[in-house]
Amino acid sequence: MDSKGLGQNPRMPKPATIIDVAREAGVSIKTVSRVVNREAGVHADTREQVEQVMARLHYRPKQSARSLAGGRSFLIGLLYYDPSAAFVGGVQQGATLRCREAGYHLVVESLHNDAPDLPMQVDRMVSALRPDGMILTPPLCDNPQVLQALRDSQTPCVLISPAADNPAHPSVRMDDVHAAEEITNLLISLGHQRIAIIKGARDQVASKRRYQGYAAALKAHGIALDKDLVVQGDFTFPTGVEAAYQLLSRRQRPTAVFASNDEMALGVLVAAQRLGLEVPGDLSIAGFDDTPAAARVWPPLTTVRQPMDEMARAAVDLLVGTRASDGGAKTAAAGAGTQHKVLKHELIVRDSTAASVDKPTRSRKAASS
Amino acid sequence: MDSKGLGQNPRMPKPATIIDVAREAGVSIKTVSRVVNREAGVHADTREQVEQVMARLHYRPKQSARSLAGGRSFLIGLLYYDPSAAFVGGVQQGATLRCREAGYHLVVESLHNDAPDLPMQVDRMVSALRPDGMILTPPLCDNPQVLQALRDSQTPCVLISPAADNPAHPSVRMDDVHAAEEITNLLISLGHQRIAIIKGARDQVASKRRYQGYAAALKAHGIALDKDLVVQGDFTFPTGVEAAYQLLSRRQRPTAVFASNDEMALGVLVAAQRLGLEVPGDLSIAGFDDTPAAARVWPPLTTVRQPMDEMARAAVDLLVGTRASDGGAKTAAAGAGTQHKVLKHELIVRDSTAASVDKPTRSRKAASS
DNA sequence: CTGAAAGCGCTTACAG
DNA sequence: CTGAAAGCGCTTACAG
Repeated sequence: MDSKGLGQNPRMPKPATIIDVAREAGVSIKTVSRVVNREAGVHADTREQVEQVMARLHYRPKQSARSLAGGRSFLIGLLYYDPSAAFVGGVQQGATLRCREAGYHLVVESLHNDAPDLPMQVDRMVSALRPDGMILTPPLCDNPQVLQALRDSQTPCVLISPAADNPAHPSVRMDDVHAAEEITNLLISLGHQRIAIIKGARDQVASKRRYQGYAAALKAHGIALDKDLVVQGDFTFPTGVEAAYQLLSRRQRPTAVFASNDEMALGVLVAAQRLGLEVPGDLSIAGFDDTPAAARVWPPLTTVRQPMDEMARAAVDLLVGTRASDGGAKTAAAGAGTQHKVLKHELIVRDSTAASVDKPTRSRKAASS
Repeated sequence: MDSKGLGQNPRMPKPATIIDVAREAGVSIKTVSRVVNREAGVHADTREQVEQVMARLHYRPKQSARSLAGGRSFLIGLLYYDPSAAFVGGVQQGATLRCREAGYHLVVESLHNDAPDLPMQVDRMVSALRPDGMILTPPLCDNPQVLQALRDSQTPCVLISPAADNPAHPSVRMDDVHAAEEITNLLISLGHQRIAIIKGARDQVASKRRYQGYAAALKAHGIALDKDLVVQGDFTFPTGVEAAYQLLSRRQRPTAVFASNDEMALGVLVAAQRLGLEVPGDLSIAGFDDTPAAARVWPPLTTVRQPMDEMARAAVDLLVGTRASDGGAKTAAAGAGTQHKVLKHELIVRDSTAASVDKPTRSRKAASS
């Protein structure tokens, strides 16, 4: 009836379907479906039996069929802009791992934040694929056009490190302000008074937030903000070097530098060493990100570990949980209130920071304050 | 008949299906299908008419349905291991762009090259998703278990920069040996005789190939290979610094250093400057990769641009072309012979390399050779 | 605890 | 150049 022969065994065996499993196990396809989906209400023996047959036939439910019939694609989309960013890499890493655990798959799409046809690009992706959810990273997560396109298609999405909490979408982020404050506090507690900061790229909110934390810490300790100790960078190594030269050639050079990320901190380290300054003896340096290199340079860098991995995992959970009917699980985008998770960062103190000796420099005279 | 009412306009309109389009356009769904798939043999007027209706109803064919009925998923998988590698980032970038152009989507999966259940992880991905093809990057593209799992599932795949051409799979790569040879030749042609090399990570074939090219160039010019000028690195910045200190403290220090990648080259630059050496005056430095930083440091680095983007695009084309019936397109994995593409790299000469002056150093005496 | 039926939205042969 | 039918492999209500 439904097959040409029986026990047919061609050269290249077709993958087993749910019907094959049902026939072999002597049950209905519905029961097989229940086993596959781990639904309750299947007799233990039946379940066992079905599972054995599934294993023997090497049965793998076909996503496209599940998707068409069930209305979920088991696909999560990740939209990103800066392909070189270590941040996106970390997020992607966490997301693929969590997706695997949850039986989902991650579809990535690189978009230009300023492309004229951005909305169309987003629409084409979601309308065709119908992913069960989307993860957006900066700066896309703050792009109104992108968010609108996603809303139009009714695709749930979660924002990672958005510029501001968006009432319409759940988000996951760390507390940049607080982290920067902590690291500045650390420097202050080490006796530093002339603490410089190298700011990150102008268009990224993280830059602003870290600067805020820096300023807040100074203020809290009654240290005046010295404009000469604030230099603009753009998160790249070369700007770190440049900024450092600028800072270290001041009459009164800083005794500590807080670089808004590790890459720039490395630049400072390099510049300092070239100028013959000891780190941390003559200059303390702190970074942000805890990149692999931060732990490997000499001296190893004091920095802040961003929980990119955990943020990505939380994002996936928020998305997957939205649809799942797992009992009392909190619905992510429930009307009651959209979730905005703030994950814990970690201050990592290594050897690039030490107590300020503030010894006399070649400039005018010893520090007076 | 097939709908509850007519012209029904609920709050949240369901996406239009092929049936809606067919009805509105007054044609059969088969004709709509033909238009969607750009098949020939549709009257221009009919096509026009259908296209208008599709646009008006904002019709988007549903992938899962296309996939189930047609047997192609419009999904390409990218398997990678090292999430931090700029290489993977570049490949992914090129792949997503090409996929978008071709109407495909990229599903990524991060795997541990030494995970005990690697084959199962691969199998779970391909058996469920049934991607139309897979792209493998090093070191996964050289992992026999991964390749076997893929073969078992009959998923076409293309290898990017494999250790050796695999007769079973098409591949795409650049010529590392030749590129390294060229860059070494450049240094030789500038008059350098004591050219050091900092090798890359031991377990990567690229390290071996670049060293080969270096050795070949020396040999071709009758320059003896000096073991003292060969230092092991691992592609990271810190090992570049370390290797440089080692090299530059030799009695007869090299006048040029070829670092097997830019990150290490930056390390050399930093170390050299710290030791008070002028670059390129006292020391020429060459890298490999053409990372963004390479162009931005001072002096900007002479290096080699790897065509990661093009390799990824070629890989996608190979995969998509395999199934496509686009006229005389060459089938990728045709029995006749598997394609192994070698893409052109580009030697990028900047200011970190210059003619060797080979002036007397503080060591014993001036160079004698 | 288990199953028979209908249907998800397309594409594939086949006809004409 | 166009269409009617069957079917891809599952899940969703609904029954029992």
